[in-house]
Amino acid sequence: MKMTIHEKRLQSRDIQPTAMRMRILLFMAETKSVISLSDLEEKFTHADRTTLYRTLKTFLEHGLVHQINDASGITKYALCSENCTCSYPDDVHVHFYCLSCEQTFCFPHLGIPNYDLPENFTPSNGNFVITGSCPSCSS
Amino acid sequence: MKMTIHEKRLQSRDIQPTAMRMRILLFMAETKSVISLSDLEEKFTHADRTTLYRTLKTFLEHGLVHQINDASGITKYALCSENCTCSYPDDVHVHFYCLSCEQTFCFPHLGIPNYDLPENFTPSNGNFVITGSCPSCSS
DNA sequence: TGATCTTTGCAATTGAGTTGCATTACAAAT
DNA sequence: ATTTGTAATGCAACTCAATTGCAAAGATCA
Ligand SMILES: [Mn+2]
Ligand SMILES: [Mn+2]
Ligand SMILES: [Zn+2]
Ligand SMILES: [Zn+2]
Repeated sequence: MKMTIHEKRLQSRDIQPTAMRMRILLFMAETKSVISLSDLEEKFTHADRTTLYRTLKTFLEHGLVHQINDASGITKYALCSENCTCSYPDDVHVHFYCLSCEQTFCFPHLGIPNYDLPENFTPSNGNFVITGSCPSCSS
Repeated sequence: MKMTIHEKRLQSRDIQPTAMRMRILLFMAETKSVISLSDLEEKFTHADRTTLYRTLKTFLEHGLVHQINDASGITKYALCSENCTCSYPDDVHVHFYCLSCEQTFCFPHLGIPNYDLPENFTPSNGNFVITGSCPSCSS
């Protein structure tokens, strides 16, 4: 009854570790980057788009990944850190979207201020994106 | 040769002050809120969607409005302040998206930190959105 | 095994955003 | 005032990511 680290990770988030989910988690873990549904489609050409879509949705609902809305209009996803609970403001961090290569980057070390919101505004999450040019694209 | 305040505002941004554009600017100025293309469609039932769309695009390109990407997947727009140049980080501020009523709010008084980005990341703009519940929807 | 629930695949749909092109309105020039 | 050119508007069609319905396949448990 050996169990991989990724299998454990899924089970710890109450996600049934199917073969498909294992493969996607593995891919996200080893690329370490922010990905889109299209990225998964390119990688898993044999799998159906809907399955990939629903896998990401499941991951999201169970707090295994966080969602990023950059300026591209395409929804991006990134693996949460081991101990992440996706809570505001502690687990929210800045992302960077390169307008040139359209890549999105996670900056986990760049947190967000504890904003003093106007009366009766109750925050639950945040999406902080800086757009610009990444190192590869900055001439 | 009298000229309204709104007419001047358009001309100061090098936007030809057509009747349509005047009406849309007026609407945005008096509602003082963050709007979407659909909001304009509801208000200006006689006008064509494309015209409204291109009006917003023109406003955006000429720095009269700023664009907000909240978690709704629907692009929102808000009038810039008089002296805004939409520059990062000074003119970038926090927005709030209510998950319940799906309204978006401008918080011009909540600026953003001058983040120390990793080497060679060059910022040009920012989109900072806090999601949660607004006063009307916070029970 | 059989019954039941979950996951996956296929196909179709939604809806925001966008574009091409014809028409109309406007403004300058004659 | 008429002509002429440019910009704005309207209509229709299209793109594309996201989403849903339903059937088939797979897993789980009695
Ligand atoms: Mn991240
Ligand atoms: Mn704003
Ligand atoms: Zn880049
Ligand atoms: Zn609300």
